[in-house]
Amino acid sequence: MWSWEMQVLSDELAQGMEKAMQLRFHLCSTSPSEAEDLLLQRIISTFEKALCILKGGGHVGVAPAAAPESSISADGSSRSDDTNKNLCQDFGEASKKRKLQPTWTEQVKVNSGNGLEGPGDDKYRWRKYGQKDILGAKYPRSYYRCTYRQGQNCWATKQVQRSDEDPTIFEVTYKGTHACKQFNDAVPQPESPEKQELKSNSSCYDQLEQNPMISDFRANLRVDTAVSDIQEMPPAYFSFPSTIPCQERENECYPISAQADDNHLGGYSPLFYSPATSGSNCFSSATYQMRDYGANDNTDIMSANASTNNSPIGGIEFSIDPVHIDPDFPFNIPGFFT
DNA sequence: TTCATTTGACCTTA
DNA sequence: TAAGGTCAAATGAA
Repeated sequence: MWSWEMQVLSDELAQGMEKAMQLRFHLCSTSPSEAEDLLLQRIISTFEKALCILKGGGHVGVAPAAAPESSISADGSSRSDDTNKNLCQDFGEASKKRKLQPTWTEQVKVNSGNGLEGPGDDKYRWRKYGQKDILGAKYPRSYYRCTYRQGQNCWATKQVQRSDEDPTIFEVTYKGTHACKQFNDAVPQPESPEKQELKSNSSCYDQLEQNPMISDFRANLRVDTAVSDIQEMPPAYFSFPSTIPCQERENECYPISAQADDNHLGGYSPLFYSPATSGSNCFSSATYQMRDYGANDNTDIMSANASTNNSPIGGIEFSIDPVHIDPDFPFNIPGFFT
Protein backbone atom coordinates (compact mmCIF):
# COMPACT_ATOMS: atom_id res chain seq x y z
CA MET A 1 0.00 0.00 0.00
CA TRP A 2 1.24 3.49 -0.74
CA SER A 3 2.50 5.30 2.26
CA TRP A 4 -0.03 8.05 1.81
CA GLU A 5 -2.79 5.51 1.65
CA MET A 6 -1.50 4.03 4.84
CA GLN A 7 -1.49 7.43 6.33
CA VAL A 8 -5.04 8.18 5.25
CA LEU A 9 -6.21 4.87 6.56
CA SER A 10 -4.40 5.45 9.78
CA ASP A 11 -5.91 8.87 10.03
CA GLU A 12 -9.38 7.55 9.47
CA LEU A 13 -8.96 4.89 12.09
CA ALA A 14 -7.53 7.41 14.42
CA GLN A 15 -10.47 9.68 13.92
CA GLY A 16 -12.80 6.83 14.61
CA MET A 17 -11.06 6.12 17.84
CA GLU A 18 -10.99 9.75 18.70
CA LYS A 19 -14.72 10.05 18.25
CA ALA A 20 -15.38 6.89 20.21
CA MET A 21 -13.31 8.25 23.03
CA GLN A 22 -15.14 11.52 22.87
CA LEU A 23 -18.40 9.66 23.11
CA ARG A 24 -17.16 7.75 26.06
CA PHE A 25 -15.91 10.92 27.52
CA HIS A 26 -19.38 12.41 27.30
CA LEU A 27 -21.06 9.32 28.56
CA CYS A 28 -18.91 9.31 31.61
CA SER A 29 -20.58 12.45 32.82
CA THR A 30 -23.98 10.89 32.53
CA SER A 31 -23.34 7.70 34.44
CA PRO A 32 -23.53 5.23 31.62
CA SER A 33 -24.48 1.69 32.21
CA GLU A 34 -21.75 -0.87 32.50
CA ALA A 35 -22.87 -2.38 29.23
CA GLU A 36 -22.57 0.91 27.45
CA ASP A 37 -19.18 1.50 28.86
CA LEU A 38 -18.03 -1.96 27.95
CA LEU A 39 -19.29 -1.55 24.44
CA LEU A 40 -17.40 1.68 23.98
CA GLN A 41 -14.35 0.11 25.47
CA ARG A 42 -14.51 -2.59 22.86
CA ILE A 43 -14.99 -0.13 20.06
CA ILE A 44 -11.96 1.80 21.16
CA SER A 45 -10.03 -1.38 21.58
CA THR A 46 -10.91 -2.42 18.07
CA PHE A 47 -9.61 0.84 16.68
CA GLU A 48 -6.47 0.44 18.70
CA LYS A 49 -5.85 -3.00 17.34
CA ALA A 50 -6.48 -1.88 13.79
CA LEU A 51 -4.06 0.97 14.21
CA CYS A 52 -1.44 -1.27 15.69
CA ILE A 53 -1.79 -3.76 12.89
CA LEU A 54 -1.62 -0.99 10.35
CA LYS A 55 1.53 0.31 11.88
CA GLY A 56 3.02 -3.09 11.62
CA GLY A 57 3.91 -3.37 15.24
CA GLY A 58 1.41 -6.03 15.98
CA HIS A 59 1.45 -4.93 19.54
CA VAL A 60 -2.11 -4.61 20.53
CA GLY A 61 -3.57 -2.40 23.11
CA VAL A 62 -0.56 -0.30 23.78
CA ALA A 63 0.11 2.91 22.04
CA PRO A 64 3.71 3.59 21.24
CA ALA A 65 5.63 4.54 24.24
CA ALA A 66 8.82 6.42 24.03
CA ALA A 67 10.10 6.74 27.50
CA PRO A 68 13.49 5.18 27.96
CA GLU A 69 12.02 2.86 30.53
CA SER A 70 9.45 1.64 28.12
CA SER A 71 9.63 -1.65 26.43
CA ILE A 72 8.05 -0.18 23.36
CA SER A 73 10.31 1.21 20.75
CA ALA A 74 10.03 4.69 19.47
CA ASP A 75 8.75 3.55 16.16
CA GLY A 76 5.82 1.99 17.85
CA SER A 77 6.69 -1.57 17.28
CA SER A 78 6.85 -3.67 20.32
CA ARG A 79 10.24 -4.73 21.39
CA SER A 80 10.20 -8.43 21.05
CA ASP A 81 12.45 -10.63 23.11
CA ASP A 82 15.32 -10.33 20.73
CA THR A 83 15.13 -6.61 20.67
CA ASN A 84 14.93 -6.60 24.41
CA LYS A 85 18.35 -8.07 24.45
CA ASN A 86 19.59 -4.83 23.09
CA LEU A 87 17.72 -2.60 25.42
CA CYS A 88 20.53 -2.04 27.83
CA GLN A 89 23.04 -1.16 25.25
CA ASP A 90 20.51 0.97 23.43
CA PHE A 91 19.79 2.98 26.47
CA GLY A 92 23.41 3.35 27.18
CA GLU A 93 23.69 5.54 24.18
CA ALA A 94 22.36 8.95 24.80
CA SER A 95 21.32 9.67 21.28
CA LYS A 96 19.26 6.55 21.01
CA LYS A 97 17.93 7.17 24.44
CA ARG A 98 16.75 10.53 23.33
CA LYS A 99 15.05 9.00 20.38
CA LEU A 100 12.94 6.96 22.70
CA GLN A 101 11.85 9.86 24.74
CA PRO A 102 8.29 11.04 24.63
CA THR A 103 7.73 14.11 22.56
CA TRP A 104 4.87 16.50 22.51
CA THR A 105 4.27 20.02 21.46
CA GLU A 106 2.45 22.94 22.87
CA GLN A 107 1.55 26.03 21.03
CA VAL A 108 1.85 28.97 23.30
CA LYS A 109 0.36 32.25 22.36
CA VAL A 110 1.81 35.30 23.93
CA ASN A 111 0.61 38.82 24.05
CA SER A 112 2.70 40.69 21.56
CA GLY A 113 1.77 43.93 23.19
CA ASN A 114 4.06 43.13 26.04
CA GLY A 115 7.10 42.98 23.91
CA LEU A 116 7.43 39.37 24.78
CA GLU A 117 10.07 37.29 23.22
CA GLY A 118 8.77 33.93 24.08
CA PRO A 119 6.30 31.81 25.91
CA GLY A 120 6.09 32.02 29.63
CA ASP A 121 7.65 29.83 32.20
CA ASP A 122 6.72 26.22 32.49
CA LYS A 123 8.13 26.01 36.00
CA TYR A 124 11.20 24.15 34.90
CA ARG A 125 14.58 25.70 34.63
CA TRP A 126 16.02 25.39 31.18
CA ARG A 127 19.40 26.11 29.80
CA LYS A 128 19.72 27.19 26.22
CA TYR A 129 22.29 25.14 24.42
CA GLY A 130 21.75 26.03 20.83
CA GLN A 131 19.95 27.98 18.22
CA LYS A 132 19.48 27.10 14.60
CA ASP A 133 18.09 28.74 11.56
CA ILE A 134 15.55 26.36 10.19
CA LEU A 135 15.07 26.02 6.50
CA GLY A 136 11.91 27.78 5.43
CA ALA A 137 11.31 29.25 8.82
CA LYS A 138 11.46 32.93 9.47
CA TYR A 139 12.64 32.58 12.99
CA PRO A 140 15.45 30.48 14.41
CA ARG A 141 14.73 27.50 16.60
CA SER A 142 16.06 27.55 20.10
CA TYR A 143 17.18 24.47 21.93
CA TYR A 144 16.94 24.11 25.67
CA ARG A 145 17.80 21.38 28.06
CA CYS A 146 17.11 20.96 31.71
CA THR A 147 19.44 22.98 33.89
CA TYR A 148 19.87 19.92 36.09
CA ARG A 149 21.05 17.65 33.35
CA GLN A 150 24.40 17.07 34.98
CA GLY A 151 23.45 17.19 38.59
CA GLN A 152 20.36 15.06 38.37
CA ASN A 153 20.81 13.29 35.10
CA CYS A 154 17.71 14.90 33.75
CA TRP A 155 17.47 14.57 30.00
CA ALA A 156 14.43 16.67 29.35
CA THR A 157 14.84 19.09 26.47
CA LYS A 158 12.65 21.45 24.63
CA GLN A 159 12.70 23.31 21.37
CA VAL A 160 11.07 26.64 20.87
CA GLN A 161 10.06 27.73 17.43
CA ARG A 162 8.29 30.96 16.73
CA SER A 163 5.46 30.67 14.28
CA ASP A 164 5.98 32.20 10.90
CA GLU A 165 2.36 33.08 10.44
CA ASP A 166 1.74 34.43 13.88
CA PRO A 167 4.83 35.64 15.72
CA THR A 168 2.85 35.68 18.92
CA ILE A 169 2.60 31.92 18.80
CA PHE A 170 5.49 29.79 19.91
CA GLU A 171 5.59 26.13 19.25
CA VAL A 172 7.30 24.48 22.17
CA THR A 173 8.33 20.92 21.62
CA TYR A 174 9.20 19.02 24.75
CA LYS A 175 11.29 15.91 24.59
CA GLY A 176 11.74 13.56 27.45
CA THR A 177 10.49 13.82 30.94
CA HIS A 178 12.09 15.52 33.86
CA ALA A 179 13.95 13.20 36.14
CA CYS A 180 15.01 16.10 38.28
CA LYS A 181 13.45 17.62 41.30
CA GLN A 182 13.84 21.28 40.85
CA PHE A 183 10.76 22.79 42.28
CA ASN A 184 11.90 23.61 45.73
CA ASP A 185 14.94 25.48 44.67
CA ALA A 186 13.57 26.84 41.48
CA VAL A 187 13.57 30.53 41.01
CA PRO A 188 10.37 31.82 42.49
CA GLN A 189 8.18 32.76 39.64
CA PRO A 190 4.89 34.51 39.60
CA GLU A 191 2.06 32.35 38.55
CA SER A 192 -1.15 33.14 36.89
CA PRO A 193 -4.26 32.21 38.82
CA GLU A 194 -4.88 29.49 36.30
CA LYS A 195 -1.53 27.96 36.98
CA GLN A 196 -1.95 28.12 40.68
CA GLU A 197 -5.18 26.32 40.40
CA LEU A 198 -3.72 23.82 38.05
CA LYS A 199 -1.07 23.10 40.55
CA SER A 200 -3.52 22.46 43.30
CA ASN A 201 -5.17 19.84 41.21
CA SER A 202 -2.08 17.92 40.46
CA SER A 203 -3.19 14.93 42.42
CA CYS A 204 -5.86 14.55 39.87
CA TYR A 205 -3.20 14.31 37.26
CA ASP A 206 -1.27 11.95 39.43
CA GLN A 207 -4.24 9.71 39.52
CA LEU A 208 -4.52 9.80 35.80
CA GLU A 209 -0.86 9.19 35.54
CA GLN A 210 -1.37 5.86 37.21
CA ASN A 211 -3.48 4.79 34.33
CA PRO A 212 -1.35 2.70 32.03
CA MET A 213 -3.28 3.97 29.08
CA ILE A 214 -1.99 7.42 29.81
CA SER A 215 1.56 6.27 29.71
CA ASP A 216 0.72 4.64 26.47
CA PHE A 217 -0.78 7.68 24.92
CA ARG A 218 1.53 10.24 26.28
CA ALA A 219 4.46 8.75 24.53
CA ASN A 220 3.60 10.24 21.23
CA LEU A 221 1.40 12.86 22.54
CA ARG A 222 1.12 16.19 20.96
CA VAL A 223 -0.82 18.83 22.72
CA ASP A 224 -1.70 21.92 20.87
CA THR A 225 -2.51 24.66 23.24
CA ALA A 226 -3.13 27.55 20.95
CA VAL A 227 -5.44 29.62 23.03
CA SER A 228 -7.28 30.83 20.01
CA ASP A 229 -8.68 27.47 19.15
CA ILE A 230 -10.76 26.36 21.99
CA GLN A 231 -13.83 24.35 21.43
CA GLU A 232 -16.59 24.35 23.88
CA MET A 233 -17.29 21.01 25.33
CA PRO A 234 -19.71 20.08 28.00
CA PRO A 235 -18.06 19.49 31.33
CA ALA A 236 -16.97 16.00 31.94
CA TYR A 237 -14.02 14.37 33.41
CA PHE A 238 -11.35 13.13 31.19
CA SER A 239 -10.52 9.53 30.94
CA PHE A 240 -8.49 7.31 28.79
CA PRO A 241 -10.00 4.01 28.03
CA SER A 242 -9.57 1.38 30.58
CA THR A 243 -11.49 -1.56 31.78
CA ILE A 244 -12.59 0.30 34.82
CA PRO A 245 -16.18 1.42 34.68
CA CYS A 246 -16.67 5.13 34.57
CA GLN A 247 -18.20 5.42 37.99
CA GLU A 248 -15.15 3.89 39.52
CA ARG A 249 -12.78 5.96 37.52
CA GLU A 250 -14.57 9.04 38.61
CA ASN A 251 -12.95 8.63 41.95
CA GLU A 252 -9.60 8.66 40.32
CA CYS A 253 -10.14 12.16 39.24
CA TYR A 254 -11.87 13.82 42.06
CA PRO A 255 -9.51 13.83 44.97
CA ILE A 256 -7.88 17.20 45.04
CA SER A 257 -4.87 17.71 47.14
CA ALA A 258 -2.83 20.78 47.70
CA GLN A 259 0.38 18.87 47.90
CA ALA A 260 1.51 18.84 44.38
CA ASP A 261 4.44 16.73 43.62
CA ASP A 262 5.18 18.56 40.48
CA ASN A 263 7.64 16.02 39.40
CA HIS A 264 4.81 13.72 38.69
CA LEU A 265 4.20 15.88 35.76
CA GLY A 266 7.20 14.29 34.35
CA GLY A 267 7.61 17.29 32.19
CA TYR A 268 4.23 16.98 30.70
CA SER A 269 2.23 19.96 30.00
CA PRO A 270 0.90 21.54 33.11
CA LEU A 271 -2.09 22.23 30.99
CA PHE A 272 -3.11 18.71 31.59
CA TYR A 273 -4.15 19.73 34.98
CA SER A 274 -7.66 20.74 35.32
CA PRO A 275 -8.41 24.03 36.85
CA ALA A 276 -11.74 22.51 37.56
CA THR A 277 -13.68 24.21 40.20
CA SER A 278 -14.95 22.24 43.15
CA GLY A 279 -13.02 19.32 41.89
CA SER A 280 -15.77 18.12 39.75
CA ASN A 281 -13.77 17.60 36.65
CA CYS A 282 -10.39 16.53 35.77
CA PHE A 283 -10.75 18.33 32.51
CA SER A 284 -13.48 20.53 31.39
CA SER A 285 -14.73 23.23 29.11
CA ALA A 286 -12.26 23.61 26.35
CA THR A 287 -10.75 21.11 24.06
CA TYR A 288 -7.20 20.14 23.74
CA GLN A 289 -6.34 17.86 21.00
CA MET A 290 -4.04 15.09 21.87
CA ARG A 291 -2.75 13.64 18.74
CA ASP A 292 -1.34 10.26 18.84
CA TYR A 293 0.06 9.43 15.50
CA GLY A 294 1.05 6.20 16.94
CA ALA A 295 3.96 4.19 16.00
CA ASN A 296 5.62 6.30 13.43
CA ASP A 297 7.57 9.43 13.73
CA ASN A 298 4.85 11.38 12.15
CA THR A 299 5.34 14.45 14.15
CA ASP A 300 5.54 16.40 10.96
CA ILE A 301 1.94 15.80 10.19
CA MET A 302 1.08 16.37 13.76
CA SER A 303 1.97 19.96 13.48
CA ALA A 304 -1.34 20.98 12.10
CA ASN A 305 -2.91 23.80 13.94
CA ALA A 306 -5.20 22.96 16.75
CA SER A 307 -8.04 24.67 15.02
CA THR A 308 -8.88 21.71 12.90
CA ASN A 309 -11.87 19.73 13.88
CA ASN A 310 -10.87 16.94 11.63
CA SER A 311 -7.57 16.24 13.09
CA PRO A 312 -6.60 13.00 11.50
CA ILE A 313 -5.23 11.47 14.52
CA GLY A 314 -5.14 8.48 16.65
CA GLY A 315 -5.26 10.74 19.58
CA ILE A 316 -8.24 12.01 21.33
CA GLU A 317 -9.93 15.22 21.95
CA PHE A 318 -10.67 15.98 25.48
CA SER A 319 -11.79 18.94 27.34
CA ILE A 320 -9.91 21.00 29.74
CA ASP A 321 -10.07 24.59 30.60
CA PRO A 322 -8.32 26.99 28.34
CA VAL A 323 -5.17 28.41 29.67
CA HIS A 324 -4.99 32.02 28.79
CA ILE A 325 -1.77 33.86 28.90
CA ASP A 326 -2.06 36.59 31.41
CA PRO A 327 -1.25 39.83 29.60
CA ASP A 328 0.49 41.01 32.71
CA PHE A 329 2.45 37.86 33.16
CA PRO A 330 6.16 38.66 33.30
CA PHE A 331 7.47 36.50 30.53
CA ASN A 332 10.92 37.85 30.83
CA ILE A 333 11.59 35.69 33.79
CA PRO A 334 14.77 33.70 33.70
CA GLY A 335 14.77 30.35 32.15
CA PHE A 336 12.76 30.67 29.02
CA PHE A 337 13.98 33.48 26.90
CA THR A 338 16.37 36.22 27.50
C1' DT B 1 33.16 32.99 40.70
C1' DT B 2 29.30 30.87 38.96
C1' DC B 3 25.95 30.25 35.74
C1' DA B 4 23.59 31.33 31.37
C1' DT B 5 23.87 32.53 26.51
C1' DT B 6 25.97 32.75 22.02
C1' DT B 7 27.73 30.67 18.11
C1' DG B 8 30.69 28.02 15.06
C1' DA B 9 31.87 23.33 14.54
C1' DC B 10 30.73 18.79 14.62
C1' DC B 11 27.55 14.80 14.61
C1' DT B 12 23.40 12.32 13.12
C1' DT B 13 19.88 11.19 10.13
C1' DA B 14 17.11 10.86 6.11
C1' DT C 1 24.73 15.73 1.06
C1' DA C 2 21.78 18.93 3.34
C1' DA C 3 19.27 19.98 7.33
C1' DG C 4 18.43 19.38 12.02
C1' DG C 5 20.35 18.65 16.51
C1' DT C 6 24.10 18.93 19.91
C1' DC C 7 28.59 20.17 21.77
C1' DA C 8 31.68 23.14 23.82
C1' DA C 9 34.65 27.24 23.94
C1' DA C 10 34.12 32.05 24.32
C1' DT C 11 31.72 35.60 26.32
C1' DG C 12 28.65 38.14 29.33
C1' DA C 13 25.81 38.99 33.40
C1' DA C 14 24.89 38.79 38.19
